[in-house]
Amino acid sequence: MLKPDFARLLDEADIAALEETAGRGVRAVGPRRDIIREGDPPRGFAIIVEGWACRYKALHDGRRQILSFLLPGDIANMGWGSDSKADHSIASVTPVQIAQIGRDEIAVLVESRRLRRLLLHSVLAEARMQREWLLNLGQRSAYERIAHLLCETFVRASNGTVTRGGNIDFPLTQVDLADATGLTPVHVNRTLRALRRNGLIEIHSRTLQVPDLPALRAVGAFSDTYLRL
Amino acid sequence: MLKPDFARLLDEADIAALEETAGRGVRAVGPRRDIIREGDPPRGFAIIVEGWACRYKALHDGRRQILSFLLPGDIANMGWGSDSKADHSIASVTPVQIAQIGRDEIAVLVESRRLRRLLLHSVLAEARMQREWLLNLGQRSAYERIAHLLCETFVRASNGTVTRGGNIDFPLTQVDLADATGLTPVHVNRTLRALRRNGLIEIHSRTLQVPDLPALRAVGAFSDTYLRL
DNA sequence: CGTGCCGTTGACGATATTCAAGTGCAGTGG
DNA sequence: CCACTGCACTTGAATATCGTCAACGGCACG
Repeated sequence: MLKPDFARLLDEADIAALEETAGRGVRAVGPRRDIIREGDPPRGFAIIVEGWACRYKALHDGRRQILSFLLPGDIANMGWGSDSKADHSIASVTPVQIAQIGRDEIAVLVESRRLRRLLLHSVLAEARMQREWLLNLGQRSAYERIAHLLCETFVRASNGTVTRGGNIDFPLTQVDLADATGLTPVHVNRTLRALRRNGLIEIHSRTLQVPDLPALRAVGAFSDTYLRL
Repeated sequence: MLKPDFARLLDEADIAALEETAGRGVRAVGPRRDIIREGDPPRGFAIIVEGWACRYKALHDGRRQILSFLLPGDIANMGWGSDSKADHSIASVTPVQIAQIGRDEIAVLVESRRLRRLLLHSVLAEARMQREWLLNLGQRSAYERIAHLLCETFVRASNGTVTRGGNIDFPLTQVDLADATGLTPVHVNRTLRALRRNGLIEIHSRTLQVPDLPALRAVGAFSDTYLRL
């Protein structure tokens, strides 16, 4: 269930304890549904077992900003260690299997120094990604920005999997990409077309193909160091 | 030294231990100098005692994105709990007094459950602010964006201080605002002029004056809940 | 066989950037 | 005391990037 990066921090007893606890809280969620809504009381952690989800913040007039995508194995903080309400929402993109770990269960788990470290690391990893996104939104053009996002998503989704042929399952719509990059869907469309024309990507029937990853990395000035623990 | 919000989490023994440890590491830094550079080895925490600083990430071609401003009392994570190199830089804006707490010293401090919670909370608070900034950069127009940033900065800087007259010391240049909002200095200038024309702000000789905070909040759709613990 | 969502495209307009030049002001050194 | 320098700020004009509005096609689903 956990990504190798995270599992590495634990020993067998920790993993057993975590999987036992998480296993009890697994639930299935349909596509495009809110899992946590901004303002909800804190609920500990969630682990994405299957499917894609996203975190987002919305303005009252409907504009919304996706803060990150959650892939299988990702740990999503839903208010761990915080007494205040959720400051953002979490929604499924595809149908999702999600393991929720409540605050009281966490209190037990974090007796283990290693599990405490794991949760801390997931929070820090999340913060690193958010900083990278800030750089992306603030400084890069639409073309670079989408290249960077696709790079990140490609690398994360093909984590471990050897990238044979260079394609991944890609359930994001152009509206999703727009909400993540702060662009309009129309402009995302045109930008994707430009990337396609330059032979950098190919998107067909929920599949993203990256024939020349180094070239795409160069366009987005992407470095994967911030993804590593 | 600590902001009331944070100090509230501690008891007297914790505060004594923290101030003793931090006091040993205080150093003075001139204005506009790097304190931590991206790529540096992790160095624990820093507490801003006096002056303003900022975190930023830079691209190779010189573009840079400010991730947050650090005000007196703020705790800046410089790689606590992380084994990897700093993913961003920290630089002074004004002359700064900064208390650095090394990793080994932290190892001692976090024996206390309350101090552990304090550090965790500061990391979570930082993440909340980053999310708010993502929303700001991705979804708001230049006018709204700067209004929001000025609101946030005004509220944070006048923390505790009763806002008599409604002005604060404001050492940020228009270039700083540009790097923080992802706009060009020229456009920041024009936008500030628009805000001024509408009676929302007044900036003179390093002083920011906000005659009508509610009005500015409305423009930036600013809510201060994310700043609270 | 509609209906709705997603993707696509064109024309037009708004927002933000670039380039360039110039002002005011504090600090420096002759 | 007065150039001289550097820096922050300001403004105008031209341009590029991106958004808005509108319409249409394909495709899955009921």
